[in-house]
Parts: sequence; C-alpha cells; structure tokens
Amino acid sequence: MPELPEAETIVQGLAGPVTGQEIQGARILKADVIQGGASAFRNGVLGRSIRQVSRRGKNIVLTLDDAHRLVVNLGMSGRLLHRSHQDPSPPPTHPAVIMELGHGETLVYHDVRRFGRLHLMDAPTYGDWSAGLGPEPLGPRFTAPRLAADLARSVSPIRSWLLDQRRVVGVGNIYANEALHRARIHPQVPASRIPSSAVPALHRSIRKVLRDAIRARGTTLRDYRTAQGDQGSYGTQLRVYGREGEPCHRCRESIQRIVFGNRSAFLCPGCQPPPEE
DNA sequence: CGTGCCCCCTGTCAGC
DNA sequence: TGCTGACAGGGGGCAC
Repeated sequence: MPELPEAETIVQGLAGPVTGQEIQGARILKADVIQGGASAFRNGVLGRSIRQVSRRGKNIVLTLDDAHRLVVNLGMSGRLLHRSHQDPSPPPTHPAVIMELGHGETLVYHDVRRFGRLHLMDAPTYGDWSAGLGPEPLGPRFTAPRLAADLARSVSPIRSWLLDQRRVVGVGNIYANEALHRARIHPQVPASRIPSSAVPALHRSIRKVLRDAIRARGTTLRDYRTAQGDQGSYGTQLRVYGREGEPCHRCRESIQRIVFGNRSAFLCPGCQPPPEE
C-alpha cells in the first residue's frame, strides 16, 4: 500500500508528537508482525526514547536513544497512528502493536492484512540494510544520468524495475504507473530499451508524481491513513491507476488494465505504445 | 546473479 | 441474501 509519499506524510505527522517521548510499554497483540521475535523487540524498545523520526524509501524509521532503529514497513494495509488520551476517534479495529508513551498517549501499529513488519535493528544492521536499497528518488544521488546507466543494465519491464527497491526506493504500483503515463512509456518496455533521450522525462515524472502526492498527503484507496488517522487526497489526481475504461485526460483513449508480474498495470494505449515484437 | 512466479493475510465488491 | 472468485499502495523465498 503505502509508498514514499504515504510514509513521508506519516513521518511529518509523527515527528512532532513522538520525538523525545519514552516508550514506557509495549503490547504485542499480533506477534507475526514483529521481525526477530516479540520478546527481543519488547526488551529492546522498553525504556528507550525516540530521538528522531525519519524515512528510508517506504519505511518509517524511529531512531532510539541507544542508536537502534525501529524500522516500520507498512506492507499493504499498515498504519502507524499517534493517539492521545482524549482522542475522539474510534479505537483502531486491528491493532497489532501498541507502544505506550505516557500521559495516555500511544503509538499504535495497525494492520488488517499483517503484511507489514516492525524490525528493531542495531546501528550496523541498519547501515547494511539501508546500503542494500537504491537511492532516494527525491535525493541528490538520483539523477537522470545515473538512472539511464542503471536502466541500461536490466531487461526487466520498466514497471517491475521501478518496483524493485534495490534499484530505487519508495516507488510502488500507484506511482510507478502514474510516472510511466506522464513519461509516455509503456509499463512492459524492457528497462534497457528505453532510449536515453526518454530517461530525463521519466526521471522528472517520478519526482513530480512523488512530490505532488506528498503535497496531497498521499493516496487513500482504502487502508492508508496519516499518523493522525486522516485520508490522503492524491486519489483525485490519478491519471491512470484504477481508471480502467475511463478516458485518458490527454488523448481521450480508454485507459487499459493489464496484468503482469502478478500485479495490475494501468496505461493509456494512445500515449504509451507497447514495445515492438 | 537476474528474473519471474507464488504466497503470506483479511476484507470488499461484483456477479450469479 | 449468500456464496465464490477476483483483487488490493508490498516484499520474501524459491525455481530456473
């Protein structure tokens, strides 16, 4: 579910409320979301303070005062919610982990499908993990020349390439499809067959879609919520994702849905010609 | 090694 | 109304 814009929005909503707070209690209701064992997790977080809230790709990273990192991957349906004592909103329906912060405040990991994971890492482990991921698409190391060089080394369909977090982080199925439509590239074009002249447009499209989605506080299709439980509004700006049969805003042709790599891809057959042969 | 396919799990919705 | 199957923002594991 949540891609970079959703994770970024959660980080922005969480930083103020939880930075500096001590984790005074940890109730693990669904142990299968904890990577590496529930008791090690509980022992590792109890009594620690949250020093910083940040993000690596789609993952939310809580840096603790002993330099350990609590990495939260939201999977398809995960939410990371800050709740205060007098919170008027109804209590979460599928809490998996509840961390108590004192003053009646809680940090709740909520996940219906439980594809998400909470992983407590020591500093070296975090470094290794992060080093295995691709560049941040909104960061300085993600440049059009680097993208062109990286694309040239893979025969994967470009949509699959964009979803691979070792290549570039943070792009998921919604924003991959949106960026490819803007760049007028068919999702099944092999990465290495994208002409270098087309790479700057793809680079620009990826960054624009992600930035615009952050501004809209993400896309809520069903499960995603901000740290305060609110919905994101980028759904109204989607040009292809979920619009099968509706007209392309550019050329009025009917948006198509195709399936490969076990996932739906959405495209405009007028704007995004299929790869030859 | 790179690539593609299956599966993890629960909920919702369309079609019958 | 209720059943069945398809499908859903992700990613790990495994076969080739």
